[in-house]
Amino acid sequence: MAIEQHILLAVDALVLGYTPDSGLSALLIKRRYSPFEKMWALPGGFVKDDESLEDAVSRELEEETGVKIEYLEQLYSFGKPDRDPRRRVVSVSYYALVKPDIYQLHATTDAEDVGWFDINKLPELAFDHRHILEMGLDRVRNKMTYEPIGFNLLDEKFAFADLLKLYEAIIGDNKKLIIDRANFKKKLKSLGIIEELPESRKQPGSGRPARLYRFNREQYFEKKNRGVFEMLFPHRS
Amino acid sequence: MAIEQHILLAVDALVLGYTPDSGLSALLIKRRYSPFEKMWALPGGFVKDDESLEDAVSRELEEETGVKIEYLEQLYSFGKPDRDPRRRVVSVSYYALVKPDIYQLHATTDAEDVGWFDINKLPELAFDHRHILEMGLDRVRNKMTYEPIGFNLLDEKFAFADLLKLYEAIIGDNKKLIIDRANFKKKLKSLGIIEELPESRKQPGSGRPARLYRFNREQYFEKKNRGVFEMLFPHRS
DNA sequence: ACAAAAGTGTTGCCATTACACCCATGC
DNA sequence: GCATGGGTGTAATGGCAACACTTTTGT
Repeated sequence: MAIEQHILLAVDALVLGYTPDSGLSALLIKRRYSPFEKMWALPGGFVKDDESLEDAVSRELEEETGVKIEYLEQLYSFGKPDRDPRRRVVSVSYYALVKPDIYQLHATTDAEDVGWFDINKLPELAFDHRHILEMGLDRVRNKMTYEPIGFNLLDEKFAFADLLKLYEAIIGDNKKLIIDRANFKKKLKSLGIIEELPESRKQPGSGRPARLYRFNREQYFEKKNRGVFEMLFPHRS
Repeated sequence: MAIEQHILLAVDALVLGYTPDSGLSALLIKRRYSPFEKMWALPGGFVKDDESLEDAVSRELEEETGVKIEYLEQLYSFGKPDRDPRRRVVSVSYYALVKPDIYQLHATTDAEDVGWFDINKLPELAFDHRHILEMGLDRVRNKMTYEPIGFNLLDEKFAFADLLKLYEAIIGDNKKLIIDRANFKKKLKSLGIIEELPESRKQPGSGRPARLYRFNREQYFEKKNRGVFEMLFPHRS
């Protein structure tokens, strides 16, 4: 196979975090080396000759940020010839949605610093990473409207209000999304993927204690495998 | 940038064709060289150092098959270390849906032969191309349920029955999909992306002549840009 | 007693479904 | 006249949006 090709293959990871207090955030690293030295960017790096793309993202992500994620979903591949000023680099991007607070950030190798950035207060990003990020956000928002994802972003036991808040934070594109509490609850309950617990949770201030629920993974995957979920929210005309 | 990487980057094209008579088919080439010599495979090849991924697929597709398609949509990137027996090759796959009969097939370079294969009578495929194909089919089928694609597969002027047949051919997974003629028409009409023409078309045998329609691309893209289309078909419980 | 937050029920609307019936043509 | 395929109408259903009302807590 006499192929003369000078293209490098990289992977980038878009890790989105959610907390009830701060909403959506993205995990970024501050680049130690040129190009885009000292600029913020998505964690990522070059694929090794004998590792899969998935292994590569996971490895680079952990190396640069200390965040260890087993499963990232492929987002898109970016290959414009000039997306890296040095030479030709094609990048396969992956994304994941996680709870930021369970990770200990730790900048190493190519990263001079690491941090979570509020999705609405992002710094300028290196390469075409801004583009990747937008695409990932779109994907997540879209996915959320037809498939109940994001249960791993809540505590094991959660109240309906928590779930509602999560949806509003991710989908809410500034313009606040109006989801009716009552209807939201009915819909989610009817899906049969959440279990009611015998406990309640006291409210911070005043107010009736909220019933706690738990996500049922078995039923979720069973449902998912035999046919797609219905739309979670109706379409507006 | 002292990177020692020995990964080759390729692109593969999944071109699906539709004719009223034969239904869905896939465009395949017969490999001239090892590995998988004389086996059928998706058209594709290595990306050149200075061309975009999109240019690469289009070029390789035309070189190997004579089929010239301006726009292919990215499907997925495949990067398992052993997907090519010779050495490490990562492939970015693209797909498109076309009318087969407008193309003149012409096998050249790496292809010893080219042809359209009925989607239900496919030969064994080289590499992981079977997997790519399945994934592409899923994507197309899924997309079709929430977005009216496939108008370019029909003649400029078409009858509703043609459209219905198209949907049944693509979505119909053996188990026949029951779409009510009347309801299908109402739904499509209500989308406002098709125009009624003053003409009719005689039936091959007997039967009332069918009204002809035309797809309105402007209205389609306008609608598409501001908000997603509604689901074309309801979900079954 | 009142505010705050959660839980529950009800009503009307509208999209979808299923089905029936009518029209135009070839034989 | 009948078979074939296209066109149109309608009643019944069911899901959903909207909104009101009730319950439980803290102050």
